[in-house]
Amino acid sequence: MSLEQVAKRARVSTATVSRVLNGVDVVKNSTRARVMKAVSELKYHPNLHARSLAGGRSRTVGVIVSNLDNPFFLDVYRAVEADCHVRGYELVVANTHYRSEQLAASTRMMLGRRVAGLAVIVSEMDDNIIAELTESAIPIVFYDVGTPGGNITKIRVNYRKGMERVAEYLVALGHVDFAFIGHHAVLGPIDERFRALTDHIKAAAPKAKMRVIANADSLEGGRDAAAELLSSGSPPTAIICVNDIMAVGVMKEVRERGLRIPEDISITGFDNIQLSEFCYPALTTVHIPRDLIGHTVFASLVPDESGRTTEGREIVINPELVLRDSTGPAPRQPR
Amino acid sequence: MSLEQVAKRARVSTATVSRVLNGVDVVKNSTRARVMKAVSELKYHPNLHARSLAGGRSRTVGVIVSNLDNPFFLDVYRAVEADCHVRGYELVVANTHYRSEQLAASTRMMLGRRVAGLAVIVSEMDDNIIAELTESAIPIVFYDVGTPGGNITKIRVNYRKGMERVAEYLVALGHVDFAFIGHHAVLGPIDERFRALTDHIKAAAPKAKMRVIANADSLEGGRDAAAELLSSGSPPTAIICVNDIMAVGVMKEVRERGLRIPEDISITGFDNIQLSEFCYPALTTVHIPRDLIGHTVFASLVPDESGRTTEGREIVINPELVLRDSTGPAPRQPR
DNA sequence: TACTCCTCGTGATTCGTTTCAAACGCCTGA
DNA sequence: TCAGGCGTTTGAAACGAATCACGAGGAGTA
Repeated sequence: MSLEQVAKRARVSTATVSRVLNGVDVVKNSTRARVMKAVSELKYHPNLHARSLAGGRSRTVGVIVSNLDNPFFLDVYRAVEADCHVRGYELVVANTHYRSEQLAASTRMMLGRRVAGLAVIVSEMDDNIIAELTESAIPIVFYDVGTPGGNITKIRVNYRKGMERVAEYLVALGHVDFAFIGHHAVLGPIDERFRALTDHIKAAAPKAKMRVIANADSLEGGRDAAAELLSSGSPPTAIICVNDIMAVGVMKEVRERGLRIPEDISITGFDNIQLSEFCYPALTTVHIPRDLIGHTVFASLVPDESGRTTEGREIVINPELVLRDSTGPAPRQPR
Repeated sequence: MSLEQVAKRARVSTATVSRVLNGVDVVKNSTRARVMKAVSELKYHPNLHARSLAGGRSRTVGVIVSNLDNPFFLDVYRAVEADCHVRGYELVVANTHYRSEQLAASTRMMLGRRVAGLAVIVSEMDDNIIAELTESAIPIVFYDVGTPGGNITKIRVNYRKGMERVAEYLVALGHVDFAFIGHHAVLGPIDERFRALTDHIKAAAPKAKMRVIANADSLEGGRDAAAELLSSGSPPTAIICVNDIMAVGVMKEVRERGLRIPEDISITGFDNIQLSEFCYPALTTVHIPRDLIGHTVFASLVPDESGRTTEGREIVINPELVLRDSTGPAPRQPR
């Protein structure tokens, strides 16, 4: 089951078999046919480890994400996967479940695998890892952390702008009693979202009230956070969620408690995942173009046909408010 | 950046470095410390390709699925991932997007990677691939296809039973006008679901009407299928969906058209993904234990600590009807 | 002191590929 | 006649790590 067996059977050298398999077209047709025959007779499958060891280069890109269950990450992954497929690259994913120990392990694994490029799209970023990857030779994409330049591309979503849109929209609707529901990964973007929100609300409606609840990044986490929020005192008139998946969980709990959306409570999400359009009521959210992020990741990691890369730059993504049915004017009188 | 560099720096042989890195504890403490120091100074990461080439064995399991976007597959993946993590295995996924050409490519890739075991959980199965994998030496898990025995484990979900429960429940509620919404992967399990459904309904309610619509396996596919169904003639009183993700899409369209669920139309899903509980109204569905499937996959591919495997068996999974709010009695009079 | 038995290290070989430099037989132009 | 070219193929040296079969010391025993 090795090149040598195939070579022996086709009565050629291993070098020739290698050429046939790699499509180097200096091989005579009759020889090629003999080799192909031997390959299929032996059901030979080239050993990819040997191949990338000998070849040096790797045609594999790596992506590390925090939570594949969140469609946000999955969509980014999908876009990268599509590009990889087109250009004949392999893609390997690692899922950290927001655990920074797992992030370290995944990073080691990727480096050990000698990936051609690595995208790290996580919330639990660690300074040591940033430093180590920055010093490495391979193209790297960071999401919302690190310093662009050299081999480092930074993709930054302008969360501040997105959150400001949400805040200004809700304030315009007359809301003054807010709650923010987030998850435990408080670093980086999440934190930025929250700060942008409070800053803006404080400026636009100085008397507004703001509560904060955190739970897991999942449907259940959203539901549980809402349960905690709603069982203590009077409910807010607007709940701003850190992302759509949590918002859908929140809506479930709000409905179950007999509150109407948006008549009693307005709810917003973030990301504009597909589900946000399909849930009930359809969720007002902020669109983040995951496919653009994915394509940008690929373009930064792998040079295009003419050898160009976007490597080393900072790429800013601008979000957009999407109005749907989960938000409305603040209720006139306290319930 | 290779073993040799590390060895030189630590003034030992490569074999010793290898021992230290692999935890073979016949190395003197002082030597080990010297080696570790060199490793971290050089930021050395062992080349995994070289490692698995030299080592022979692979500690990697492969999983091929049809559609990672469908939480059903994602949940199975997650369960396998958890087991891999516990036992120190790596997991590599491939996503075929229901394309059998992609399935062939992914299979080749897995074999080339010399995975320790391979699970193929797809709807677009191909006889050649079944045959080839059956002849291979590595442990294989098939989902609803193939013949158990030897290196082949077959996991079979008793779709027939699940569908019968749905049918008998809806018939008992007085429904006689049904539609089935499925996706394009008509082979294998899907087909079984549909046949079981029609068989049972025909037996229990001979005069019942049954329509069939197919579309993509996604929220949008469900919505579009429902749109097609509802724009032609009078709507059915019950829509049975091949899985939850499509059912959620269907519900969206049904709501938009001003029909009430379940007063005007009952809707059922299949799989019991987490979303089915969080959508509105909560979806009546059939529970399929994805985590059990995932753990079974792992147990069939990798021998446990005492060397036992479930390899070679057929494992039947029994689904269970889960009643929620999307189903109710058939409306008394035609709308 | 001489013996065996361990502990710790070493050198050399192996894994399955890619790829470079060289060689093959044959032909051409000077 | 011979140097050089052509198209095709080959042999052998990498690639980076694991591991086998030893060997050099040191400790323990008689």
